[in-house]
Amino acid sequence: MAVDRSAQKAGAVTIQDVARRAGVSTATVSRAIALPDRVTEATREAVFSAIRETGYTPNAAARSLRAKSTRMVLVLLPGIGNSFFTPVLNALEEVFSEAGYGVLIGYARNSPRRETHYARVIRAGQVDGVLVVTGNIPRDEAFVQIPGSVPISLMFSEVPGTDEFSVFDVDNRAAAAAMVRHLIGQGHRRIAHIAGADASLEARERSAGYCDALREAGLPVDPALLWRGATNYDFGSGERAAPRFFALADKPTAVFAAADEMAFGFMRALKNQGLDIPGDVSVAGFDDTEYAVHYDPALTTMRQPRTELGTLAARDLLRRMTGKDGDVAISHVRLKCDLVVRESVRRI
Amino acid sequence: MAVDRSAQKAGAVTIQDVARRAGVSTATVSRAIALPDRVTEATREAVFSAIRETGYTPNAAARSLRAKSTRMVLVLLPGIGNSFFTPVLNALEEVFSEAGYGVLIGYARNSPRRETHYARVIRAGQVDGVLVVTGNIPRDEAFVQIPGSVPISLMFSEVPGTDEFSVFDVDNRAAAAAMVRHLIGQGHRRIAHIAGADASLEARERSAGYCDALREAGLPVDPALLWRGATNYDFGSGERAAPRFFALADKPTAVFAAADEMAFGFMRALKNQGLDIPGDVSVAGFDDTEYAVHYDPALTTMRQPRTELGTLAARDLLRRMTGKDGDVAISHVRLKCDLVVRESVRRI
DNA sequence: CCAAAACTTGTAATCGATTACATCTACTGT
DNA sequence: ACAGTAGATGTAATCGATTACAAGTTTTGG
Repeated sequence: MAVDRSAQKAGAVTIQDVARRAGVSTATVSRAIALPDRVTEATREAVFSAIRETGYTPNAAARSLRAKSTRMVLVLLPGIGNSFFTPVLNALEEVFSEAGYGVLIGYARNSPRRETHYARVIRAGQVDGVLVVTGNIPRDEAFVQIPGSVPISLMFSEVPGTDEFSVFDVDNRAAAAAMVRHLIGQGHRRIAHIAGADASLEARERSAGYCDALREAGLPVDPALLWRGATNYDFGSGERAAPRFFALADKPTAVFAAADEMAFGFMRALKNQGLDIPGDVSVAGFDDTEYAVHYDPALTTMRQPRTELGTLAARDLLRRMTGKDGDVAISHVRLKCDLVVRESVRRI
Repeated sequence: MAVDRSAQKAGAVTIQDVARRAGVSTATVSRAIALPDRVTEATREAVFSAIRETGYTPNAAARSLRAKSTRMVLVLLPGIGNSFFTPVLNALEEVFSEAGYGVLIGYARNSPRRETHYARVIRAGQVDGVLVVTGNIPRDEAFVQIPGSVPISLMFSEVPGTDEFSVFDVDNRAAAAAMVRHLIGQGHRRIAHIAGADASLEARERSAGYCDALREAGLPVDPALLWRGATNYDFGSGERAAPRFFALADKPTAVFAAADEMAFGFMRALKNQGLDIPGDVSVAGFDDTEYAVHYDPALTTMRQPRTELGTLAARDLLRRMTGKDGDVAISHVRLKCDLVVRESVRRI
């Protein structure tokens, strides 16, 4: 087997081949590549034409081993198949690949086995930095043993009581409150809330914001209107809220879902029963995913600056990974959400 | 700088540390891990407790260098922010991480610069296998120089005239024809087609299938009803087809879009003009993305078995990467699409 | 009871690059 | 013209693991 494998990649050109062909030592080849002005014009050309002729590409493993840097980052996602993360991944990949870094993705899926798996990836030195996107930072103790040198950043959710991570998120509580204030401003007095999964901090923050706005307006916080039980920010969780709506004698005039997809699921269930939105009920979401504007009715929602957060988070991680000593301070960037008014909420 | 970097990761435990602590040589530690029954019970325990106490994890770069295998695969995506790929990525990650392989993602974005970048990643031996998801295999010549040993597979689109790649796709032409046959079966005679981007083979196949079904039914293929000009399978391309619809004196009764998202964009534009779907026009899509069932009206579409294809493609690549000599044959798996009838098409 | 076989462990080469240090050459200024 | 210095290049150590081979130990069988 060992023989097979080495035979397999036998075709690979090494720095030795280039050195031989250019008539110089491997050290010179390495220098010609990394520090071009430290070699003569003549050798440089000899080296580069040897590189061209052989099609040489430096071996990543060898380079990593010596340089103690893999130029890779791990992006840990919750792994729910929802489209919220697509622009985030796009932004991350854009910045990282531009900087010559590879993006390794991992889906935590809330499974301890997988968390341990990715903890091992980090401990094996396979990545120079980690971005935990949403959700709980893995509680696996393995994560604690991560060499302090690998910078970790959190996106869309923070971990209270630590200052080891850079955090990139929005003020979920304030944003949720702003949305509910908007609904109140449109004349709604009885407003229900489809809460996100209890386990996630940002979902609890949004619920808190919902309560804040109600209290602030002197409206009662009716437990019958606070619908918990979501498992994820998905269609299903929205659909499951519909029975609670229909069971109510005194129905809300507006419903604020903690995520667009939950709003879609909820609306779908209502429309299946012949209700009109926003005619019969107003519905608002959170996130402003790509579908919000294309849905019928177009969804009133809170826009999270996903691309921008992705870009900033990537740049920050890059800085912390490559930064000279002093420049590794962690940051906490909290961007503002924008209310996007569309058709799913009507004035009453 | 060099000093800083090595100081940074100074915390890392090496096999030397474990060996010293267990009172054995590094060779024994390595064997205790890889071939546990080749060492004494006693040494095995000594080694494992040393590993536990030190929190040792073998360094990935060192292992890769020696073993000539990185246990990583590159998944190249077109990079359009649409949700089609989410379940695919999920399936891939599931299989690969289960097998101990990491998933590196790359967005080609149809840019030569990026293709060259990822070609270099492959040539640098950074991955053991490559999965090109949709779209054009990068035409960068760099891709040609890839050591023959790195297996490459294609998903959702093939490259005619090569037999170097395993291919996992659907019969787009047959599936499109089946959809159009369905529309004809529902009484439609004037059927338009929103074609996908000309550059992509599967889009052309779907267009061909559309023509097949019309001809087969003895219906004319009216160029005025074949709407080209899409850039991607996105909302925008669907929206841009709407003016063509409105410009027509003799309007189609049904429209077949080559992708769900284009169907959504098109429907949105029509509804904005006060048209009802399927009352005024029937619309059908292709893909059966998550939103198809939640849209209003729920979209009649062709289901592509994305998760299944992902799983199969991952397993095949795994086989080709680890396979003993003989077992590296390429495969071509072509799954069948299913017609999913919902509400966006009505019988006339 | 001793030679041969089987087993365990250690020594050292190896993977492919980077880089500290040594060496050699060429140029500068007095 | 020659000491001194700057610049170019080569030699060899190094990163951390794996593994062929050697050496040492135990078991087996006649």
